[in-house]
Amino acid sequence: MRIVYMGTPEFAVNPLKKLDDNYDVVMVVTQPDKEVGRKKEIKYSEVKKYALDHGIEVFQPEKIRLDYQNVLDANPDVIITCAYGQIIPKEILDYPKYKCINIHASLLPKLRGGAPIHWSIINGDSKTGITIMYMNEKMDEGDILYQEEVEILDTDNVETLHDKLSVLGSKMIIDFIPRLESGDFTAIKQNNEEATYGYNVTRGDEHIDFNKTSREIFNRVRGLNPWPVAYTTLDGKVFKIYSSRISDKNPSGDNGEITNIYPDGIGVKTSDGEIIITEIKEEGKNRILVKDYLNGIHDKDSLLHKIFS
RNA sequence: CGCGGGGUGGAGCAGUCUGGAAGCUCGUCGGGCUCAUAACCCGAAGGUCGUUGGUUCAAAUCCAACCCCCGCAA
Repeated sequence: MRIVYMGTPEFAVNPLKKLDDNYDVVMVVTQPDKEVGRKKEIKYSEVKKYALDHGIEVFQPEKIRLDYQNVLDANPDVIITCAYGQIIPKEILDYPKYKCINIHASLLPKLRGGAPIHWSIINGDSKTGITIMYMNEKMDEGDILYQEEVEILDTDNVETLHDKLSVLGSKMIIDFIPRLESGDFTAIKQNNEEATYGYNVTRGDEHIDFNKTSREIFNRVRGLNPWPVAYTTLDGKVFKIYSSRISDKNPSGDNGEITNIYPDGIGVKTSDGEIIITEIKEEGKNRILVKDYLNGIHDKDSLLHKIFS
């Protein structure tokens, strides 16, 4: 089984590793190297790093829509994609014997798009999962081949859920390939009327709106941790919020107002109560527990009644 | 040369402008009080003040270069 694997971030590494261990991965297609950070350092994608370490040919087209001949020349029996980041052209989709299979981190047709893990938590869903599917020319709309669910716990954040799903996805694709070869599966069309979307998170999505409920804010904070992280501002400075918990109090005050100082957190008024912020990163500073942040403030009461916005 | 903030005992900070004995809130260790505690009281240990060089009688503080961390923008 000759496989061409297309993927980019950390999430796609586990499945690649499993496939590489069990089958013949002849080429990895990943997003072009990017300049990243303040120093504009060139950064390889996580999938590219794995491929280089394991001697797999790497192909990084700027636009695969226009530049795909290399993929055809690799003569794959199947193409497997996982968080690649580009729409695959029809010329490729139809080429391999077993077509193009995608590993998607949601229970399609729910949460089509590039950030299903983030949005499953932000939306407060109680479960999500992995969908193995055929690809077509649209975004995550191909026929469903195989799904498994994962429960989302209050203790989950993007990191923990990401890791669970990445492991599940790699297990599922390995389980599925023999069925693909033998034809032991059913392709089920997606019900477009039930579709929801989880597009890539934007800067606006990262901003905390304290007019929402404590539960909604709690979900947003953990749904953006550890990346890209929810934020708010205080005294003109950006504060990233890594962790929070829901308070059992419902103090009076404006939404966003600091209403209580706890030993380990700062209580902030929300539309239906109070949220306690427990881990932050102030602009220019490192990530710290609010407990430590409070240790550095000489007059803690001066924080009271300030407004996060 | 994209813009900006920061590096001070184990943690988080003040002190830097106006050079002149290492400070605050915690943590740790020991002791006390208490039925008890994340409470309270007493005591102790722990710091090349990012690095290198310069100015000075004297540098955390002024000057220069460099290293590292972070926010924004991409």
